Amino acid sequence: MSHNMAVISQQLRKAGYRVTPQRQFILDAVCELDEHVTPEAVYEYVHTIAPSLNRATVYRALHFLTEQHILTVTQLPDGRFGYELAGPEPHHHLVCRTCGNSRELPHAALHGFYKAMEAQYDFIIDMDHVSFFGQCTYCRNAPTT
Amino acid sequence: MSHNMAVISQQLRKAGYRVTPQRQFILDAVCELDEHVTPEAVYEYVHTIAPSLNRATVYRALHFLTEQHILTVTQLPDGRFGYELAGPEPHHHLVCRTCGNSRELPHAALHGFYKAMEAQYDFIIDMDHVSFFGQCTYCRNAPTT
DNA sequence: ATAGCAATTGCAATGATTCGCAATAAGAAG
DNA sequence: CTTCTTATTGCGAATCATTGCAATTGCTAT
Repeated sequence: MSHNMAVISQQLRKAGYRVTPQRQFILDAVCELDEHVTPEAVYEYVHTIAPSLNRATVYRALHFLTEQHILTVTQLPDGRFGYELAGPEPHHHLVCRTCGNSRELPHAALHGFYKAMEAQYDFIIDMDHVSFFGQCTYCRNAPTT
Repeated sequence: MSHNMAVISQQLRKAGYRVTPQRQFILDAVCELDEHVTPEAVYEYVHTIAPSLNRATVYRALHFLTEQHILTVTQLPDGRFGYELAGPEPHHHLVCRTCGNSRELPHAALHGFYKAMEAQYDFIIDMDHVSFFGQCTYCRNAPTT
């Protein structure tokens, strides 16, 4: 949940990039908010703290931080992107369309499938953060209230 | 590749929906254009034939035809949606990020993984048209010209 | 502490997508 | 063929997302 700003700052500066207050606000927002944070949610959050921070900056920063492997993205079913802090272990998600709850999936769960695609089609899938949508056990068994 | 308009028309009318010229133009466009057709591509195509056809109508028709299982959607890596005619067999895709070529994957290829998620997490994935992105064999071995 | 380079931001314009609502027209029924 | 119901379209506006460019400001080196 927490991120070490000092380490991240070093990493960015070493690569010739800058650690701006905007980027810090945006990174904080992603950590503060839940998993799969949308750009719009980040914007609203930071906007209350730094009203002058522009929407375009949010989009660019999220994109940038993802390129630097500080965040990861996943595609939500409505076409938007969901960001979250990149941990040491790549993982995927099972997301319930009904309740929206999300469950983490270790990368190993997909490894067999990825390997099979490599063996059968010589195709190397590089998606390291996929969200699979469907129905969780609770919502499937819940009465249609 | 081809669609039977008569059958589809019947299906829609029986369900209380209408078969409008707009919807026919749009369906034709999806068939005419390649796999994973974007709304914008459809709009451009139909616009040359029916210039008065509105953009919003394209979006709504694609959405509608997908709900009626006449089309299927998949998410492209840039966040847009790619539509195509729904065949009798659900399938998935392996799409090369470099050359853009797409290879069909029978649903059976994912079946094992889906079943494993059901067994381990009691979670039923319902994605019937997923695109997995990565590198195809040609692009991986191609020289960096 | 200061200066200078270039990465980054803000702004405004543009494009993509969605929505509400009044006008239109598909299709059923007489 | 005419009428009637209401699904659907077109339009304008709202929202979401992206881009070019000039102004700003991190950060490095002096």
